[in-house]
Amino acid sequence: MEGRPGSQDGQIASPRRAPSQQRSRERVERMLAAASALIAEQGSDAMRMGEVAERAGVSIGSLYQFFPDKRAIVWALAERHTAESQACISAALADVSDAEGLRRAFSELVEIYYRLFLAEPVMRDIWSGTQADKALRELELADSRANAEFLTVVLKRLRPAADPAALETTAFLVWQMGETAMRLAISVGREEGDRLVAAYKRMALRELLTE
Amino acid sequence: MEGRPGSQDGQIASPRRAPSQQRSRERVERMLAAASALIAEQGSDAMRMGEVAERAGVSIGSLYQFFPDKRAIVWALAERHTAESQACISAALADVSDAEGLRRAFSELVEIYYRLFLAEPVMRDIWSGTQADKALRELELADSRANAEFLTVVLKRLRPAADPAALETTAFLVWQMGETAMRLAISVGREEGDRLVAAYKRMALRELLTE
DNA sequence: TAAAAATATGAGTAATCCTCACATTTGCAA
DNA sequence: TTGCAAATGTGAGGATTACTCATATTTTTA
Repeated sequence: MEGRPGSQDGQIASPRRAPSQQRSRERVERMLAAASALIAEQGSDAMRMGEVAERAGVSIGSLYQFFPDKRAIVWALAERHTAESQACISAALADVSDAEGLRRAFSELVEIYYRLFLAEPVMRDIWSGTQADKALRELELADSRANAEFLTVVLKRLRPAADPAALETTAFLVWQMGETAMRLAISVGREEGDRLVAAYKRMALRELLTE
Repeated sequence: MEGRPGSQDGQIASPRRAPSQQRSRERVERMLAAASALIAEQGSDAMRMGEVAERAGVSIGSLYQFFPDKRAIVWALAERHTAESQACISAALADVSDAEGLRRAFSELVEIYYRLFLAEPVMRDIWSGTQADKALRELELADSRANAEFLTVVLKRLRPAADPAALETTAFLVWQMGETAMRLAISVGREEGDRLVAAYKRMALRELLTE
C-alpha cells in the first residue's frame, strides 16, 4: 500500500545473524521488548523501525543486523507464543481416548484460545491483519452481515420457534466460515480446495438443517 | 509495512469528486479498467498508482482527482461485484420455504461462490489479503496445520474405520474455522464475540463427535 | 598482543503515495 | 457569440519510511 525501497519478495528471512555474544543477546532482547510494547500500543503496521531502535536504545543499523526486515521482528515475537500454544494443544489432546474426553478437551481448548486471542497483543495484532486493511475488512464484514441476513430470514421462516438472536449468530457464523473455507480453498491446491469446500458444505448444511 | 507520506487514518473515502462530464466518466472507466488489469496481473499490493495512471493514459493527478487513495480504486472495483453477488444471494434464498429447498439453494450458492472466488481476480485479490502479508499467512497456515494435526490424531483414534483423508480435512477445517470465529469475536463487541465462540464450539463439537 | 570476527553506528538511498499550484476544457447565461 | 465559472487535467516535487553500507568499535581467538 505504500512506498518502499528495499527488497520484498514474499519471503520471511530468519535473523540475518544469530547473536552469539552476551552483549548482543541482551540488545536483541531489548529490541524485541520494544517492538512488543509498540505493537501492543499501536499495532505492527504503525510501528516504525526507527521507533523500535530508539526505544530499545540501539541504532537502526543494529536492528537490521539481527532482523532482515520488519516482518521478521513480528514473526520472532509470534514464534514464542506459537511454540507455547502448540505444547498446550498437544497436551490437551494427547490423552483423549473417547468421545466424552474429546468434548471436554476441545471445549477447554477453545476457551484457552479465546482468552489468548483477547489478551495477547502480538498475536492479536497478527490475527487482526494489517492496520492498512482494517477499513477494507470492516466493509467486507458489513457485506458479509448483509449476505448472512438473507440466510437469517430463511432460518427464521423455517424455525419460527427458535431464538432469533441464536439464528442470527448461526447464520453469520455459517456465512463467515464459508468465506474462510473459500479463502483456504484458493490458497491451497485445487484438489484439497475442493475437498475443503465440500466438507464445509456438509458441515454448514448439517448446522442449518438441524433444528 | 512501508513508507508513506500522505494521510492514512483507516477510513475509506468515497470518490473525491463524481465525474459529471462525459469526458471524465470515460477517463474514470479507463482508470478502473487499468487498475483491474494490473490487479489481475500482480495483485493490488504490487499495483503502483503511477502505473495505473500510465496505463489508463492519464496523469497521476487525474487519478487522485477521482480516487482519494489507492484503496478507493480497489474498493470501487469490488463494489460492482458485491452488488451483483448480493442480488444473486438474495434471489437464490428468496423462495426457500422448506428444508429441502434450503439444502438445494445453499448448495448451489456455495458452488457459485466458489467459482467466483476461483475466477474473479479483483475479489480474489481482496480475499487473499495484501501481498505483504502473504508470507506471514503461509507460516500461520503451516502452524494451523500442525495444530490441526493433533486433532487429526485423536479423530483417527476414535474412528479407526473412517477415511483418513476425510478426517484430516475435517480437523483442518474445524481448526481453521475456530481461528475465524476468534478473529471475528475480537473484531465485534465482546458480547457478540462470546456468542460467536459459543456457537462455534457447539458446531465444532457436533462435527467432531458425529461419526 | 595482534589479527580476525562480531557488533555498532547513522547518514544516506530508494521507492512510492499523494499534494498542489497552475493550465486547459467544458457548460451555460447574457 | 462571448465571457466566465466550474469541472477537469497536469506532473514536478513534498513527505515519509524501510532498508543499506562504509566505517568505527568491541570482543574473541590464535
